[in-house]
Amino acid sequence: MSLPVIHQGTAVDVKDLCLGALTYGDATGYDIKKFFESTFSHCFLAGYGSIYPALAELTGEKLVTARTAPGQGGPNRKIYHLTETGRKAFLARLKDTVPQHKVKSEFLVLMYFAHLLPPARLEAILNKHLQDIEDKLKQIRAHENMHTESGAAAGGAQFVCGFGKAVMGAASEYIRTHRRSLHKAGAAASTTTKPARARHRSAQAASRN
Amino acid sequence: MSLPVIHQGTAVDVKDLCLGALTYGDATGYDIKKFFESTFSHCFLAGYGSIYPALAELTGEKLVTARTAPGQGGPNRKIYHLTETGRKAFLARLKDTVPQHKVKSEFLVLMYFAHLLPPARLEAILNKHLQDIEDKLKQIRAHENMHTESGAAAGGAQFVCGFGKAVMGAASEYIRTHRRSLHKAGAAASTTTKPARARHRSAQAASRN
DNA sequence: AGATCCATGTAAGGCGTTACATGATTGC
DNA sequence: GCAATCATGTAACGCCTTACATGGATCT
Repeated sequence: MSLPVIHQGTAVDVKDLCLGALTYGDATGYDIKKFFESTFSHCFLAGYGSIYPALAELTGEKLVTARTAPGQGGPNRKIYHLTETGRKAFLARLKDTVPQHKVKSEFLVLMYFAHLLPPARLEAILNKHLQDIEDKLKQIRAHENMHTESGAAAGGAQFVCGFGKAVMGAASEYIRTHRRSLHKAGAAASTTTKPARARHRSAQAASRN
Repeated sequence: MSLPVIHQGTAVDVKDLCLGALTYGDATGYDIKKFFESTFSHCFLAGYGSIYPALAELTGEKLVTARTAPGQGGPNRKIYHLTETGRKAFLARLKDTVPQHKVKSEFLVLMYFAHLLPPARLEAILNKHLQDIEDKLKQIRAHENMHTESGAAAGGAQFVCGFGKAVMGAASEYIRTHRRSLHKAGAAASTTTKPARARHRSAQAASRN
């Protein structure tokens, strides 16, 4: 409270990511979304409802400029361009940002309660999750190839792809080798005389009062 | 549009998780937060600002009941108990929920732009992320021990812990073995005559108009 | 003829995060 | 004495998600 709070470390938001995308060249909002989908599918996603307002704000702040070009079919396209100010702002953000890595997994939470699920349902969930992982891996590989065949093997892009493959590969492997334990545990729980107990120590202690 | 939309698959929210926690015994809001922190630290987190309102709502819906007990120091404690209706509601949620697994990684996004970062800053970010992973792994191990020594080795709990260890171990390993490529790429980019180009194909095609 | 891709935006709603407000006890 | 732990809640804000609205061109 008495110490001055240093203002570093707001999170990376969609506006920042749009600036980042534009460091690779001019693009429309539509392009940027496709770029996010292809490159960050496994670690970051944004919808049009985030991207278009973000670009509008950036235009207002003079960090990007927009020029209109006739679109082939449909409405005119707005092609955004990063200004010098915008480039500097982006570099500044990269410097003062504290990067988070958040996982929010309803899948794992469900698995914690696997013993309460019908076995068929449990199987279905596990299979679906494995399939989801497979799909994302396929997508990463596709993106990677498109990348390396175009010549420029950017270090960052490769690192991000490789990270995704390593982590999702490990996840897939773990599920395949440990899925049986979820079933066994369910069976064990129903035959054991002592069902789930002794969590929430303090609450149970209080219950005795 | 003409096909009837089946209403399965709302996401797992804090209310559901509170019900789940209470299947293991009565608890206060405070206890539940501690439970989340110890068990789901690497895959799900909720603050008091989510938990207390959730419990209030559940009470209103008769899915839980609350009784008040004198707290040692501080305000009275409210001990929540899962009703039969609540238990059934939870099981129903488990059945119709489509579990997601979302990763939102500002870390990976930053790494994509590693070539724009000062090398010292890049190093600092990588080291910090490795340390964060190490901390979480330590926490999982601590929680796991507390678990196995208390006898009951619940299958779900072990699966969740093991999953976390496998995935975070893979992440750590990957970072340690590939961090150098981020630096090299930066050097390569500055010596190459052709800097980053040829992303956003459609926008660049349009630029030629 | 119908679906899908291109292409841009708005508006409301939802859900969580953060900050604030309060206060006794225990350990250092 | 000061910090941390126990303990409960409210209120505002923020940011993203979803649904809505529009419409030509191209592919099947």
